[in-house]
Amino acid sequence: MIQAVRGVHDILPSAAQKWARVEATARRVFEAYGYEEIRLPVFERTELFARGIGEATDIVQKEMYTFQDRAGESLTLRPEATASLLRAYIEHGLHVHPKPVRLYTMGPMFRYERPQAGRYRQFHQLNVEALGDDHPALDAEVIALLVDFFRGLDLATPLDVQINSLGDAKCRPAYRERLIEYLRRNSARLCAECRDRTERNPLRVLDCKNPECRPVLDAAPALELCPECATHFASVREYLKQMGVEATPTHRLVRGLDYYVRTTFELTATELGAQNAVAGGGRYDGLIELLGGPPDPGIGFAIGIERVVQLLPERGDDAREDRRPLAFLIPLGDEALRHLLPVARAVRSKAVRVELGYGERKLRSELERANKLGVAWAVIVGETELSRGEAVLRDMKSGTQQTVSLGALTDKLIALGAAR
RNA sequence: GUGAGCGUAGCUCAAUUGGUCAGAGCACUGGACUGUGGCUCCAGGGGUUGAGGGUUCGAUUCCCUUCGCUCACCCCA
Repeated sequence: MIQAVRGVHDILPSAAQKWARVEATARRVFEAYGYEEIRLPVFERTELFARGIGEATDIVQKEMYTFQDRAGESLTLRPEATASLLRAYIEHGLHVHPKPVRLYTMGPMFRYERPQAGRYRQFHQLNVEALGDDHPALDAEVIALLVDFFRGLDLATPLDVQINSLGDAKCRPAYRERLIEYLRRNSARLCAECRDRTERNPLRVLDCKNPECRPVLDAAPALELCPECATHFASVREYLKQMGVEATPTHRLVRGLDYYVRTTFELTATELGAQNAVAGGGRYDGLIELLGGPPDPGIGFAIGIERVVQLLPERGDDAREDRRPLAFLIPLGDEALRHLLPVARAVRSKAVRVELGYGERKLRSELERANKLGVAWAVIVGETELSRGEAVLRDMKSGTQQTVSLGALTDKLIALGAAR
């Protein structure tokens, strides 16, 4: 048996309903905030991700699906969407539009990681990006949008919103040096992983969950924002407060992508297990320029669809109720089938959902099937009916039956469909 | 990349110390009920017990290898 590749999953019809709900909610909320959809390719030149995400990140160093095409060019299945979206923004000159330019996109991402609960090799994200403006109100608005998206899904459990400011090119490098120095001085009291990361990605050390590292990390110097960054962050928080959006400042929140500056934020759900981040994002001023575009700032986030779907309450199958066919057409024999085939087509052309048997099974089995389909009506046409030019219309709920002339059957079904 | 747990029918799971152990329920198909569903009863199809090797008179059970799944580390959505 050929099985699906490790870490990828089929979304079966039962679950697909939930996905559709998530996507519909996203479109509704994102568009209310003025965002427009952009659809992007799932692979790009490898260089785009190497530069856009950062050579030193885990994603670029060990998680990318990279391959050569037949022309020998190095391509990569996208591990995230922001780099692609910015590439398109630059390539098509979208920066000439009134700013901020607001875009959203959704689709599969690929990372070569060991699968576990909530973590897959092909996973799906919803992305929102606002480009060309660095006003703190935009940051607050983006976070509010994210919160409103989840509110729109009416999840059973509340999500935790955390925000932080990472500073910018003016204040972060100095802090980085100070932190490295501190960590080196205390390396004896840190785990091996932290010592390693001190050199590779020092800010991430603050995120270490290892309890033995806690004392050192808790005493670590905090980032001192430059006046501009401090003002910006204070404004973001103030605007959030104005909107009634609660967000917990967490100075340890360091995201895994190199490009973040100033505002970063993350939404987590405790019930998800180890992979509990449902959404995360931040500001990336300077990234567009780094990728060869204009010096436009930007901010955005990604939502993990699989993780959201996992949080979605089981909603009975009311959605399924709506998708039940109106009727099941039961021809008894091929002659009857020839009469019902065009009827089914005509009814379906009016977007009324009906299903059709093929005349080979016994009436009993076909009615059983009608029952399982949950249809309101069964339409029976056998020899008797044919000879009279009629069809039997059976109400599956009450078991009562009436006859309709074959000529009027199509209109009758359409009328019943409209009345539903 | 590291570690742990688990692989029996489409699904959920049984099978005493290794000894008719290859089963049940659900689902599916058919029959009881020549053309009338839901309930009930009966029957049937469907498994190389993940795969390969070993120990044994005998392995679903014990051992090794391998593959897969799951969870955790790591990382992140």
